Amino acid sequence: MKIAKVIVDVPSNSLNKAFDYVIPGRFSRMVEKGMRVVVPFGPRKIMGFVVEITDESEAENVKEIIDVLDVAPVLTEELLELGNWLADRTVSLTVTALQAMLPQVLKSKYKKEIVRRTEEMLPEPWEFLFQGRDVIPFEEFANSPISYHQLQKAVHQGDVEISYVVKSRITKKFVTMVRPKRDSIYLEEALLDLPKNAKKQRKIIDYFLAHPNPVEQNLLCRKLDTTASTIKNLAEKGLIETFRKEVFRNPFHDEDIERTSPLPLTDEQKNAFASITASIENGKHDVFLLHGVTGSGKTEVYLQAIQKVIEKGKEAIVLVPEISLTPQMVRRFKSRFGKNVAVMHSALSAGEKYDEWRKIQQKKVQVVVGARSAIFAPFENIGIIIIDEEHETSYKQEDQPRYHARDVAIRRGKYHQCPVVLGSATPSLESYARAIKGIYHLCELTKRTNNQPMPQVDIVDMRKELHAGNRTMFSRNLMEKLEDRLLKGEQSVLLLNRRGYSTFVMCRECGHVNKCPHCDIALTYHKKSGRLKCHYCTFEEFVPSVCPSCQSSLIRFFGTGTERVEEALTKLIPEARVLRMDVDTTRKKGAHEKILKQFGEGKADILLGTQMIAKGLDFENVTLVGVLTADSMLHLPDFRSSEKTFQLLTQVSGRAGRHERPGEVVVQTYTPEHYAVQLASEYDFAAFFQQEMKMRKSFQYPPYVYLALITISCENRAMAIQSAQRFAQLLLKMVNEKTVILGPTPSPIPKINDKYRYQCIVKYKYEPKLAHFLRKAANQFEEIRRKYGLQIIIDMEPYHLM
DNA sequence: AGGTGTGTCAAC
DNA sequence: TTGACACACCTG
Repeated sequence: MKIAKVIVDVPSNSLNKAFDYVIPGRFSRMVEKGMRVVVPFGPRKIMGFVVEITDESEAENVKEIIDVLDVAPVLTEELLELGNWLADRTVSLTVTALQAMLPQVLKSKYKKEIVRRTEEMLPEPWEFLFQGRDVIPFEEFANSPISYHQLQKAVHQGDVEISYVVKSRITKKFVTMVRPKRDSIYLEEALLDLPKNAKKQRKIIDYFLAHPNPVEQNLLCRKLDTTASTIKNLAEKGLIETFRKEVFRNPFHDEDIERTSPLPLTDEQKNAFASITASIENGKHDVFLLHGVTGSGKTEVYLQAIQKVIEKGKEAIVLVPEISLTPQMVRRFKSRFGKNVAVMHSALSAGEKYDEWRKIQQKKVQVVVGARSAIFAPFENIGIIIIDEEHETSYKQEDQPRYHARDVAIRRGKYHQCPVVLGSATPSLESYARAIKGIYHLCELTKRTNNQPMPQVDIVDMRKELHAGNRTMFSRNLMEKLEDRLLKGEQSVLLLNRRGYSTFVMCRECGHVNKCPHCDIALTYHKKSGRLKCHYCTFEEFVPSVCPSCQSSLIRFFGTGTERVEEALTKLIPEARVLRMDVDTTRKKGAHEKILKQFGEGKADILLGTQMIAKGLDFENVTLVGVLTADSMLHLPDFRSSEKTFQLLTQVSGRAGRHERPGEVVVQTYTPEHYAVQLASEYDFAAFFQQEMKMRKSFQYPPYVYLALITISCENRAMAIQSAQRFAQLLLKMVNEKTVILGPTPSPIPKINDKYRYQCIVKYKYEPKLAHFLRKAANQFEEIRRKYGLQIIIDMEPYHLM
């Protein structure tokens, strides 16, 4: 008897193992490892992943698989194995890891229904509920006055039955196609029989005599200026026929993208390319760190390396940060590799993502360009993995499984014996340190391909501005330059580094700040709605007219949101056309592209935005970049704040003067002496690296140690503290003596959604079984978790210590 | 007796 | 995580 081992779709600690199911005869030739099946589980029906097929089972009472959801496995052997590894490493559940590797639509939805089991008359409330139907959604019952007990009774009596349905989210797109039904001789004959005035029908038949292949109905109608009804008419005469064909959605409308050929490489590029190619040719797993200044042509090196991989019949995965996955970027890949590219990013609809994923699964493409999750592309013969802007924090997933795409990439690179290329102008300290140690292979691109110098950076000390009587958020230097660009008809980009600087409301009399009653955090002011909102829960309220604490009416709005900057800017330079790009204006699908397109077409003089404008945009006419508050995140309680500031300043400076005209950068700051600001203005990564490494060493932070963050939260504060303490004690007994456990301390945000949060930080150098220890420790809290709703979140190598 | 709320346990 | 079932408690 064939037995399938199945990981069931129930995210629970106690169910984090495979369950055995009999593969009934009718499915014996269909079920394969890596497929999704429907299985009975307790009283319900749920989805599960087949992870193994064996001949026997230890379990008694093995039930049968109810249904098979896939024709081909959705997870390859490699991915199944990768899922286990991922779950282990990130201390997550196996299902969660497996789900993370698949597009959303392959997640099952569950529906509960009530089915009528008898033709006989049911008691009154039931007849009223069913209203002649045989099946009703469970919710209809729940909303009815019938009690649950009555339902149980009805079930026992066999009148009705509760049924559990596993529903698919998959939707496929179809188009109507038209093709001739008879051969051409017959069609010609029919042409004679057509009435004289049937011009349109004649046209269609003429068309098919010339092109007998099937054609899309919409296209045909447009071409011949006819309508579906004419086609229907001919179809009824039996001359042509229509049929439905499934098509992949094409969100890119890329039929007419012009093809580009490889560009000549500079010497530096050639060197990098040669090293990478050697690894491709020899089928060797190496990690390359491609450190290249902005404009040094990293992308061209990627493209040519991918070309090599394609020629060898292998596949390529390219990761880019979500935010720089702009049409510009996509176009670069599509124009080199045409239809051989799948694109995966969050702006696509679920259906579009699924179609792109299937192109990979069905081997219709050899290249995928995508955000973080594209690292799980189901290719089976990978020849190269590229991570562009490898320092970007978006490569770390912030919910379960909390993985880093770089780690997954290296793991897959080893499996496929292929190179992994990490590219950046400002590599993460972790990666650069490894490159220097010789663990990664370092390739440096120090020159821009157009030989333009990097733009000149002016640092403006905003304290001096204030002393000189300038109370606006624009320094005189910046204003002058902005006005100058306006006169010359050139464009400017203004970056507002909003992180840590949200707009909150404070009383000037007593200093009272309005906080969320459920979360220990200041409320953020939203001008549009005139309300104060919490960023962590759904709480919102109107702005008070007097201070709730001292009744003073001197309430002030603090912080500089993009809206406020825009307002101030239009007051100071009313003639400037300003485009604002931030979370608010880009929420709608495609809004991001639209704003960039407008700016590119010269429909605005100034583009004002948050981080998202720092990356990837490349406009010829931009000659000035202004950073309004360079140091706004330097003072956050985050050991990476200097690194992030340096990266941001470097990235944004690279936006100016990418073409013929030289660019200029103005950086406004209250801490001009800070090394991150200074060294970014000099484009001196090496010096920054040295300096920052010293800091990290003296404070014992990564890359000198590894971190793990454990956050324990509970509505019951005492339980939270007590559990956090016990957790730390438990862990301390397991780890080696060099490992340090800090805390528990209250989290930087001590309360979210009425739950008190405490954290422990583990600092360690070598602790190969740490993930295992953490899971073991967390498992000790099962009862408290159930009883008190205690939550334990484990984040290995966290980005945010929040 | 019959309804309602709460806790415990098992799920191939 | 979800549902079934046992049990306690309430109501008429």
